[in-house]
Amino acid sequence: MSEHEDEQLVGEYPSLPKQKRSQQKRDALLESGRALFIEKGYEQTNAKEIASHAGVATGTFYRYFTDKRQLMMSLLEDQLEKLLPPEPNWTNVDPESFFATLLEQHYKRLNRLGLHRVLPELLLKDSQLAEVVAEARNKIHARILMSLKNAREQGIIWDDLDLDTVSWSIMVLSDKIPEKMTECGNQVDYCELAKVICRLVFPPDVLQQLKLNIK
Amino acid sequence: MSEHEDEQLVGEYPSLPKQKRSQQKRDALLESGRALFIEKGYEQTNAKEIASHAGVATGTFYRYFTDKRQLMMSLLEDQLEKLLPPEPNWTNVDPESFFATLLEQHYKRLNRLGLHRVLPELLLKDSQLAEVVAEARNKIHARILMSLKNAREQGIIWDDLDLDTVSWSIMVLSDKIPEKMTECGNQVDYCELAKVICRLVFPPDVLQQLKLNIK
Amino acid sequence: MSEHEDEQLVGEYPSLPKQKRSQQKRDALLESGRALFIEKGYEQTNAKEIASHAGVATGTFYRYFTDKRQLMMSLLEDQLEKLLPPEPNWTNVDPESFFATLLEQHYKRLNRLGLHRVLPELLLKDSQLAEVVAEARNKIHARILMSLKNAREQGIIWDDLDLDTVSWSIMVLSDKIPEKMTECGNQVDYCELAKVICRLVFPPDVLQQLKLNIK
Amino acid sequence: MSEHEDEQLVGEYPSLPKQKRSQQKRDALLESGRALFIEKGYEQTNAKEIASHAGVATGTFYRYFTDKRQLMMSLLEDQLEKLLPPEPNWTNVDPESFFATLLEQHYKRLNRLGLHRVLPELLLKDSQLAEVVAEARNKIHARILMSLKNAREQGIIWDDLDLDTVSWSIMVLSDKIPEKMTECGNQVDYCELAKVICRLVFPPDVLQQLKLNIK
DNA sequence: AATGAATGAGCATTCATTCAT
DNA sequence: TATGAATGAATGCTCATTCAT
Repeated sequence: MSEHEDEQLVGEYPSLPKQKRSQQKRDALLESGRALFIEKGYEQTNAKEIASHAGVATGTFYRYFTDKRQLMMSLLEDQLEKLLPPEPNWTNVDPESFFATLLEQHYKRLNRLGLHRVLPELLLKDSQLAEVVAEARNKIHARILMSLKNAREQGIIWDDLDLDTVSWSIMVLSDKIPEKMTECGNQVDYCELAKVICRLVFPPDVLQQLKLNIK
Repeated sequence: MSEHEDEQLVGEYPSLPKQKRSQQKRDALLESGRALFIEKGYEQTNAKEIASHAGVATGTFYRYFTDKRQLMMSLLEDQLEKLLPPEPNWTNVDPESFFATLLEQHYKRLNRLGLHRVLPELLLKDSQLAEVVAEARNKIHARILMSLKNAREQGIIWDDLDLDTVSWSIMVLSDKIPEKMTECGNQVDYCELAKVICRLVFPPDVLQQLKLNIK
Repeated sequence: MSEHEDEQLVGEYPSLPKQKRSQQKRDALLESGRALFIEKGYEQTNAKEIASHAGVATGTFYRYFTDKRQLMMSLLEDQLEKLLPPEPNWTNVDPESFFATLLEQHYKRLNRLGLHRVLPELLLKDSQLAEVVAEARNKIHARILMSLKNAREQGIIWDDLDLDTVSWSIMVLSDKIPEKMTECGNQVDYCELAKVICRLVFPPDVLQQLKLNIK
Repeated sequence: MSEHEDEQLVGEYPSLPKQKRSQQKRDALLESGRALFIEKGYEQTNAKEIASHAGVATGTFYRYFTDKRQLMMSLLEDQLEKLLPPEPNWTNVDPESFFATLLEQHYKRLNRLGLHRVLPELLLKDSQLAEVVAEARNKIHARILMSLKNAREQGIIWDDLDLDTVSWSIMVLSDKIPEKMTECGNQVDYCELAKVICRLVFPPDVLQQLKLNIK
């Protein structure tokens, strides 16, 4: 079992590549790593494969990364933040179409990154990574929660639901519904999902009002 | 990488154990497998460890299972069905406390089985398994959906939401919210979560009425 | 670079072999390790070769030893003590023939063990081992020195030489002369070497007297 | 494992460096090689490290040397001869102080070169090198032996010892005593060692006489 | 049936050497 | 000439699986 308590998240590169060509190779390795992790799973992928998929020799992998794990970390660091949702201004938008668009974008982004499919496997054995991911999730959750609090002050959302639970629900529905439905062979209807999420937030009459305000 | 396209789901046991002692060993192996998969992850656990944790020799493992994978399959087969929710009769229960109880039980069951933590890792590389799980999920989904359809005929639920989406939402919220909140260090309040789920289903006034009917 | 500060000299076996066959395999591995270390040098020998020379699979090597290093340590531990010279009683023996016999035995033993040829290489990089060997050498040196001190009290050895230096000289001559001469293609004449060593210890007239006393 | 049976001892330089800069680089590489071989052992040192220690690129190493081995050879060739002891004129010197000085110088030189610490490792696997070293040792031995023979003709040394054995003893004591004593944590007293060596050569009364002759 | 020693293919990693720049 | 990134064969070690006892 490998030990890595004292490493930073991404750590030093074995040697910092300075030339253009180098950066290209590093990128190719990252991209190949991502593709293979998603395709076959983290554990099922090895450094040799990543290298050969990237069109470089095995040894080259180790010039740029100390480890399969470090490559994974680099991938995550780059991209976890990109998942932060934009701050909505509820009075200016049709919440349903706002959410529908947001959901679709979000899921496309998730799919592009793809790493969410390998995360569960990793979180189980890399508690350091688990922390990083938990922190990122908490950040997203906090932003949603704040949004909801503002909305409540404006009196435009249900007043009998616990906002913390609502925001976690929104997160989970955004992340997992498309995943589960796809897994089970169904198509995701982002509009319907948006409606469901809106129902968690807005009483139907308020929602109606908001829609009217825009036009 | 082992090939197993043509195998059945669980396959023949290398020899069908008919005697008590045998059955005990098989059970011990299953239990040890489950414990270790949950504790360390599927990939990180090996047959030798499972055997020694179960107090038998390595070779004995292979008398009862062809494979770590087959043991996993057996674990899943046994237990996926147990997750089917009971058919509720909405006119007889307070939906909120019904859901709260259901959720808590469900999550406790999930935790007892524990395997949901290893599933994502497996689904990625074992499409046969993925199908089994998808089927089980679809079964649960179908039952929830039917419930909702009955309720709609009774006119007691929102009439503008897509029932398919709603039932997926209920499933996902039941499965994932507790997981995510625990991962991120929050306590789950099953009552609040039940209220949120109820809001997806029942208009507040109907819910009020249902509660009154009981008493 | 491997870390092994906290290990004992030989350490735990990966698993203690209890059966006869096992012990035979372990012995075969030790013997093959010794033969190959001597033949090709420590660094030039790898676990796979040792295993195949011993007629077992690579993995079997690792059942009995954690490491090439551990095998080496086992070899040394067994045998360093065997090099302790017997305590001589100068009044009972002809020193020259005593030394001649001793030298020949000693060198044959060294050659049988053979490990002295690989030691210098190891001492350079394994300070823990270096300590063990230094300790063993000091033990031998101490015994020789004590012998000499007794002899000096009996007034039978040169009184103007530093006994510490003399005993180191005896050790070095015993160990290294045969080695160097062989390396350079000369035959060792143990009788002549014994005479030289005796000259370091006994004045010629005393030696004469000692020889007479015996007969 | 590289093959080099058909190479000459040192071989052609990949390109004969004629310019100053080149010679400086070559020297820097030699010096770095020596330093690292001594510090970490021959096997533990690689070309990349030598190059980087010498402040040049990896590839540059291979412009000047075909091999780590060739660099080693160059180091040895340069310096083995330097170990030749001067021809003493016994009638002009105090043998004890002559030897004491000689020993100290010799050991300092050995330490400066340092390579004697890596030699044993190399001799084992490079029989060509072993020959070179054996030849150098034989040369030194021959010179000592000749010295002793002259002295014997002058009747100033023990007449009952085998001169061949004595000269090997002198060599071994000169080379190894300081090494062993240092290894075992003792200080070397060159004067005492000189006295011991003198005892191997000169009868005490002759030595006394030689000392008197000088003053 | 049960055991656990033995197997050897497979993976992560290193490093001597080459070669495009 | 000089560079250092790239190469890929070789090494140490693991582990799923077999099989003699």
